[in-house]
Amino acid sequence: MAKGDETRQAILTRAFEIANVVGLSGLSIGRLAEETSLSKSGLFAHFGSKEALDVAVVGEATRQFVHDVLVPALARPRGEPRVRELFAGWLRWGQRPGGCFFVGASAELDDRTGPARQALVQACKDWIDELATAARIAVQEGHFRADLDTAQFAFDLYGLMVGGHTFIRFLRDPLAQARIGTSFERLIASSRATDPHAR
Amino acid sequence: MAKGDETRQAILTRAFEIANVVGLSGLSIGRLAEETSLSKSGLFAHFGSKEALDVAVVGEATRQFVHDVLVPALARPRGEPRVRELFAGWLRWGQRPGGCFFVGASAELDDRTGPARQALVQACKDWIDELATAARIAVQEGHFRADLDTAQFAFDLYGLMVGGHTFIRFLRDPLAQARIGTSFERLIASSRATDPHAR
DNA sequence: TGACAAATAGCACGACCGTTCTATGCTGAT
DNA sequence: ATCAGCATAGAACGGTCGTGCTATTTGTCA
Repeated sequence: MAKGDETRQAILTRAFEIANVVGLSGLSIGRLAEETSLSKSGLFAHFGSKEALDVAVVGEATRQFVHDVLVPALARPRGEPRVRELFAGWLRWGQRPGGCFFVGASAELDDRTGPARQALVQACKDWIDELATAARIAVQEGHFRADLDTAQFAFDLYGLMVGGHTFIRFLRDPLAQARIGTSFERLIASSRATDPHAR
Repeated sequence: MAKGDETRQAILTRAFEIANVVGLSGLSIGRLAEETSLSKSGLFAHFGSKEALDVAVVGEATRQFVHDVLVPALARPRGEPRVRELFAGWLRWGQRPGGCFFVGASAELDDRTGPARQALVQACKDWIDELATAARIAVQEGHFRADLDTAQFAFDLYGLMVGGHTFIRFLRDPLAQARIGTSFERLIASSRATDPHAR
């Protein structure tokens, strides 16, 4: 019982790395078997179908994201510091080879149907909810304006992430990091309680 | 137009429609031949390689985008009205089946190499430049602040487009349109000349 | 240690991929 | 009317895809 789960985890770890670069549809069972030193059929038996593998990869991505980004941020003080760490953590996450898995997979699955898409949508919604919750806490803490629309804040922040991702990974704009930082600070400033009139 | 060019254009029109939904790598020569009532080899002869077909599809997308979005916007009065029309045109463009080709293809090609990527990058950069230019004109017209960072404005606007695209197409958030509108108006408002003394 | 189940391998299948070669039909200029 | 050249078709190639079926090895537990 232990052996099976062990190899399954090893498969998923490698599968996520590959899918992060070439996408879910670019992840083939043949290549994955090769890179994990398994036979195609041996590997296949762990999942039963390519779709189930896709779902498992989304799950693995979510697991790692929670561990690498969410947990560290939740360890920070409530309010603006936590919001900042959520954003900083996502920036780190996006620097891995292939960029942010969720941004890439979102574009890949947006017109598809099935459980893989469903799992991915749920993961993204959860993340956006975390952003909104962090903003709501920042309101409670008095860091952000009381009348801040926290859902709109999460929308703006998520959009900055996705947009910035494009400028970094696709356009490879050397000024992207600076642009992202500027927009982030502007968003934070316009959300602050000590609002010096958002310009 | 010679027969060959006519067929080629018909192929590209259909190829773009398909690629808009399933992506460039999802566009296969076999399916495209079927849907254009041609043989695989007959169609193939028009391009010589799949990569060349990809490049041609990017070109077709660019051509249609210029015709459907850019040209109408450039017909509008200089300044803020033109900026608004650029944005409105892009929103219309993103409503076609499969969403915005460039957003989808950007994510698909971001880690690939070759002329298709190159052509796509150029098209996106040109579009971003158009946004920045429109903002610069709006500054000249006195609609926007004189000290506005127009490149940063283009970054923010493009990010809003990409982010909004995700909320509409992937998350299918029914509030996305409203959120996009809110963010757009906030971006415009923060770019406006607060005092009407700027030439 | 022996029995049983789980894990893995080997092989084959049909489908589709991009690509090449060869043959044929069609068209337009001479 | 002829003939070159372009447009298209047909068949085949090697490759990879996901997926089944059937052994065989490996691990677990009485």
